[in-house]
Amino acid sequence: MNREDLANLIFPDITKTIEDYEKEYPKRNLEEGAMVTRFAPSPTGFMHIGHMLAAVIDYCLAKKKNGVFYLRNEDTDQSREVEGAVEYIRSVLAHYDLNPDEYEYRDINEIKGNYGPYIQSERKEIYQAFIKHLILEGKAYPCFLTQEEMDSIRESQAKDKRRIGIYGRYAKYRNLPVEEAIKKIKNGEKYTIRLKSNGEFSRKFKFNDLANGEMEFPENDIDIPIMKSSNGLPTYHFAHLVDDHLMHTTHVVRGQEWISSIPVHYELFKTFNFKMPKYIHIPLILKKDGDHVRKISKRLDPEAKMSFYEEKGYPTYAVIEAIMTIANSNYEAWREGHPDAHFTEFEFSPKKMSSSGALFDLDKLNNISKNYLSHLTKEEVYKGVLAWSEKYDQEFANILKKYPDYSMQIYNIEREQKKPRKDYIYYSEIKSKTWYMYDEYFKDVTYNFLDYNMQDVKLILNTYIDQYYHEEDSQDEWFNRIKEMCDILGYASNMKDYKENSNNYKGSIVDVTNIIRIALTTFSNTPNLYDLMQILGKERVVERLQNV
RNA sequence: GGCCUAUUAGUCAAGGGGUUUAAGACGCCACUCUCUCAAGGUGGAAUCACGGGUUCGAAUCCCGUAUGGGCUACCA
Repeated sequence: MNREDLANLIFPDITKTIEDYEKEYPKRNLEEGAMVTRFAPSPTGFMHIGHMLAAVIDYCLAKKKNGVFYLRNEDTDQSREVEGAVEYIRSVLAHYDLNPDEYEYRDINEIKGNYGPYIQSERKEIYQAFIKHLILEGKAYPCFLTQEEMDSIRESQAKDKRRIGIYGRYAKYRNLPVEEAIKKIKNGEKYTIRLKSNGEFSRKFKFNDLANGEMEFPENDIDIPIMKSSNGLPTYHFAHLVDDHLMHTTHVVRGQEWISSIPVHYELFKTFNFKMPKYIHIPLILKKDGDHVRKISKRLDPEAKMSFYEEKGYPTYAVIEAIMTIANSNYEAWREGHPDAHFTEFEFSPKKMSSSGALFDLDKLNNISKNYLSHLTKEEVYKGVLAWSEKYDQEFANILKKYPDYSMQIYNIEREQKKPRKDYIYYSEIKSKTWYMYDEYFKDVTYNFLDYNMQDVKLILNTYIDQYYHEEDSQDEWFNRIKEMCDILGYASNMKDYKENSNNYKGSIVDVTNIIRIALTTFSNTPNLYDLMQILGKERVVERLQNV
């Protein structure tokens, strides 16, 4: 009995060879310098801000020169798979307009691209052909170590302060004669397939990562599992090798946590004599927790999940800008010079990327978002709030649809000017800043007139309605009338006078306008009163002032 | 423990031997403008982890130390 018998026993149905697959996945026909990138999440049902960083960079790179950005579903760990996860990822990518060129969406029965399947569990035979090849060549072997045995190996290694893993003398089945392996398999013993590592731990090799530059690692000498006993699917490392080779990925963008697997990937590619893709290991997004930092966590940090940004109603533009700022810190300066360019026009440089982790700064995002919203037209703001509300606040959406022009007037307050007003950060807060403009919400309101005397409040409001409110006034006329009223009622119309001789007055113009403001909106902080009154219109103004 | 890797203000960071009394952005503080708020304007506080070298000269190069982070699964 020989290795061929073993290989056929393990993979009786695998008849294609790796040469067959090489032919099925020919080199891509792309222009010089075009990059092929991939977004390869595992379908765990959420999308992390770190995933987003990778996706944005992938997209940016691929779009640079008519390359390809494809989506690959890494579902080799089926115990972690969550229903609907791929649809969710598709929706997030679509929301941010990062649609892949090649993909496979099972739920809507859509597949695009010639390098599929793009779902790993559908590529089982492909991986197995590659593994079979390795077994035939004596470069992989079945390992019959049980979970308990491995646990005790790890424990003893930890105790003796040795490196952990199945290597050297711990690789008990590495040199098991083929006959015995066959016998064990026929006996029904469980096994995993391990790589028969050729590496020497004491030997170092140099590796160039586009983000981190040159690094030195010891060779891998661990007989890593490449196929799981549980479902016959490959481990991440092996799938990475096969897929990125066959799909002709040119650039692998992934988190820093993968750097430590480079020795493994290096050996794997060398074993098949495949060309390695270029790697860009991107910084981990960290979070400050007390006085230490840690990897941002979907469980502890709401902002780790992309759903957070959608629920808050951050414009997608702002989120991408913030992410690009993390990707390359010179992005902001570039943006200043190219205010209208698409982010893919930016010359992203992996070298300029920070190689350690980065804290994600919500303040920064807020600032970007605020600036962005302030430069939209009123129509764009309306569209954005409406879209958000349709999803998260149907009641408000209905009101918006009922009063489109009125709503846009509200969004236009202090907007069409060189330095526009900046008071919205994200769409979800617009309602809380404008609800009082709608009669539907302005019902049964309670006023808080601070410590103003109600007699004075009523006097001011009544006097104002009776004598000083003229809807058709210009802003200057309007303001002059208020000043006039202040003088008559004993309030200072000039703040300097008031500051100098506050005892001579009952209060100041600030008190008067605030009282009107509160009566109209319940808030003492609002945008420009004159604008509000113009938009509310005479009927509402009079009604609200009288209702107090 | 082992392997990788990093360390410039609260955050993201520029700077790779002299042009740096260390950019810029966000945040913070103060003042100012002002009918409140949001903006705007002006100004301010705040950073080269530590110790040794190399050098006329070090944030920058070298060596240690400390600290942070990642990995060390039949998870990706």
